[in-house]
Amino acid sequence: MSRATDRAYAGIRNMILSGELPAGSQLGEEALAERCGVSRTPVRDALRRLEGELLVKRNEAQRSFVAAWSLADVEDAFELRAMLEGHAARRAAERIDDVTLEALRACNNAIGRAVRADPPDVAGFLEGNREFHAVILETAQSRRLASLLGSLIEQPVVWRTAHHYGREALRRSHSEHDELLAAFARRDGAWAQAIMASHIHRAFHAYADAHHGLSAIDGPRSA
Amino acid sequence: MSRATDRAYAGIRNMILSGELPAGSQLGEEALAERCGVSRTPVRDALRRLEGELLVKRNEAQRSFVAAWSLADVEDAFELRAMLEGHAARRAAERIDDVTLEALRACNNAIGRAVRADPPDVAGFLEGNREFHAVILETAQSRRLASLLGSLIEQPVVWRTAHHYGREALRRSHSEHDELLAAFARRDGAWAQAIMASHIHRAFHAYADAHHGLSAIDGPRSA
DNA sequence: CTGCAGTCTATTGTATACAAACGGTCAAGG
DNA sequence: CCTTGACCGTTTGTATACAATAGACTGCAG
Repeated sequence: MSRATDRAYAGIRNMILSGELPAGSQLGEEALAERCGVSRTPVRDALRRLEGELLVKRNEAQRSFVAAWSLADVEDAFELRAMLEGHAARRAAERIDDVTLEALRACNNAIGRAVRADPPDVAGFLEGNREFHAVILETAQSRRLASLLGSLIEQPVVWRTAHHYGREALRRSHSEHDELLAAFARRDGAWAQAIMASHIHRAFHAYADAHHGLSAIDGPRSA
Repeated sequence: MSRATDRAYAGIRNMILSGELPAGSQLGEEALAERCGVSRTPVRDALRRLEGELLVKRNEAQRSFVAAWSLADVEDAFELRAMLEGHAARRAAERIDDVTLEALRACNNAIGRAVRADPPDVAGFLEGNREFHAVILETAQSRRLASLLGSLIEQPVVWRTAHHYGREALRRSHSEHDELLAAFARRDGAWAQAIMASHIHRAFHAYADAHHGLSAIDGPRSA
């Protein structure tokens, strides 16, 4: 996208994630435009995009609000992600070539280095993790699947989870990726799918554990 | 949505489906605005929506074109639909109450009447079918799932398939719905999921059979 | 003849002004 | 005091004008 639209999108997104705009608060186009330093037009584009990602919801009168995420919503998102990314992993395993496989190995090695650093390099882990999953999604060669997953993997609640991971959880994630690589090397789609689904489900429980009882740390959550 | 945006959306969509705008042709915002009798603003909204549904694709320079659908693309869409609607059916089976179940039965009875009419009432079948699947999706109680499926079930290639169905295929579809109702009555999620997946896969093959060898009937298709 | 560079045009991005619609409030009547 | 209606303010929808950009074309030089 272009500069102003990106600025509006990133700005609004950050305001929501940081809790500056709490769940349920109204998002007036004009107010947002002023805060982002752009006009209403790019703000409208950004709101539509965020609405597609379910970060923003609109009432019947077309007014926009910050969406509230219950624990059930989060579980829902993870469940769908497990299903779709599992499917992506299966397709990837059936289609991957040796060059891509090697690239994935390199990527996971980088993740390994980030995990072993002292203190663990969470930003590096997140970037490597994002890249790893992105390559798999691309290898799955399904534009539709990519489009569907796009609105799920960018979810704040998902990637923020890693900030609550201990070193042990990070290490486990890294080793699950290794197992995934083994499945890819054997071109075993069913295996890859099972590992990926398990990988995502574990991530959900890491999230649930980290947030169970904690409150007001993570902004948009209603229950 | 509001009047102008709806007009632009419906108009562009119809132009694409009718083949008036063939696959690959460029969609200039200004030209579309003039043809729909609205300004560029609602056209832009409509294009973004159609892009989300993958009916329109944009190149790197942000220009919009009518998306080309290969048979592989269609199969891809059906495969994802089978997975997601299967999931929806399972959730619905685990959550459905007697009132909703009865509503679904009534809906499928209406489908049955449309199928038995002479000649078969394809429009009635489509409407009943849409309603049937919509109720299941709603009963699944997953906003995210509904949002993901939204971009798949509205696909032209999907619903147009029924126009090529013979009476026998329509009847089979109706009886698969009956079996689904049985699974719902038993609250058997796994069974419901399996039937639904099978139901969608069969629909894909009906499509593939009807279009194998035929050409230029169905507008946007590249292969 | 080919390659590069500059310009030129077509198209989209952005801003802003105006129109329409929804919600809330205040007042009047029962 | 409650209910109902109309009015006004706030917010979004739509149109249009202007800015920026990508791609094509042309002309010049090697």
